[in-house]
Amino acid sequence: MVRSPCCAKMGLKKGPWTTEEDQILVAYIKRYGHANWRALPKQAGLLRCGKSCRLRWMNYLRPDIKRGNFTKEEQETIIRLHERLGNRWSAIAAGLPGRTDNEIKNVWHTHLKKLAGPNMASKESQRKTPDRSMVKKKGSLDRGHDTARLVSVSPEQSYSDFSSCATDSSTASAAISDCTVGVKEESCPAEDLQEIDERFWLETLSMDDSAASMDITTLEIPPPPPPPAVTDHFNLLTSSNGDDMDFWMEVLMRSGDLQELSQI
DNA sequence: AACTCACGCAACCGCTTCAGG
DNA sequence: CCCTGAAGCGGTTGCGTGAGT
Repeated sequence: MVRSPCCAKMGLKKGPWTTEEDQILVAYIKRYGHANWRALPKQAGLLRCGKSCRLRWMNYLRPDIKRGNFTKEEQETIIRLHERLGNRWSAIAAGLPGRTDNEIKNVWHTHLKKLAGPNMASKESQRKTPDRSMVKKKGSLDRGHDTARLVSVSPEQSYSDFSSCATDSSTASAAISDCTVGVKEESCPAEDLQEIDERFWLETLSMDDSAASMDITTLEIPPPPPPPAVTDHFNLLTSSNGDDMDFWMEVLMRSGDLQELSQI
C-alpha cells in the first residue's frame, strides 16, 4: 500500500495485532468501556491509533462475535439483503447477529458474489453504495451507527450487552429505514418503502426473540465513566491482585504513567 | 522438496456524517 | 452558520496459508 498513514502520528504500531495487545484492549474495554476511541489507546497503554483499536474490537474481540463458517441460512440472508440493500454492509450485518460488516463483506466478495448469480454483478454496480447525500437528509436515525450512538455505553454494558449494538434489533430496524431511503427504488414514496421493509424484515429474518423485544428507551444506562487518570491506574494496581496486578503494572509502564506517578 | 498461484482474512485508508463549540 | 474533532462506513490491499504443479 502506498497510501499515507491515517494517523500522522508516527511511532504508532500498524499491522497484525498481537495476543498481548488483544488482552490489553479487551481488559481495558471490559473495565472502562469505549466511550472515547481516540483517547483509549493512550489510556490503555497501546501503541495504536483509536481507529485501529475500534476496528480490532468491532471485528474481532467483541465477545458476542460468532466465529466459524457461515451457515446456509446466513448466506441466504446475506444474498437477500444484499439484493435489497446493495453494498451497505453494516446494514446487512444488523440482520446477522454476531457477524461483522467486515466479515460479511469478505464472505460476499469471496463466496456469495458467485452464488448470487451473474445478474448481481450488474445490480451491484448499479446500486453500489447508495448516494450518501440522499441518505443524509433523512435524519439522525437513518444510519445504523447513528442509532448506536443513541445508546451511551457503560463499561459492563459495552462489554457484554451493548458492545454489538450494531447488531441489535433497534439498529436493525433503523438500518431498514435507512435502506429504504438509501436504496431508493425508483420513485417509491419513502413511507411505503418503510412499511414494506419492516414486513420484509420480520418475515425473512429469524431474529433473536429477546433482542427483538428489547426496548432501548426503557434501559437505564449510566453515563460512561471518566477516563482513568494516572492515579486511577495506580489505585487499580494497588487494589488488584495476581494477574490483574500484572496487567495494571504493565499498563502503567506502557502509558508512561509510572514515571509520572513517581513525580506525584 | 521447492515453487507458484489463488484464496480468504485482517487491517488500513479515505471519505462522510454528526455533534459540539 | 461555520469549523473542528470524533466516529463509523465502505473500498481496497497485504499477507498468510493451502492446493496444485
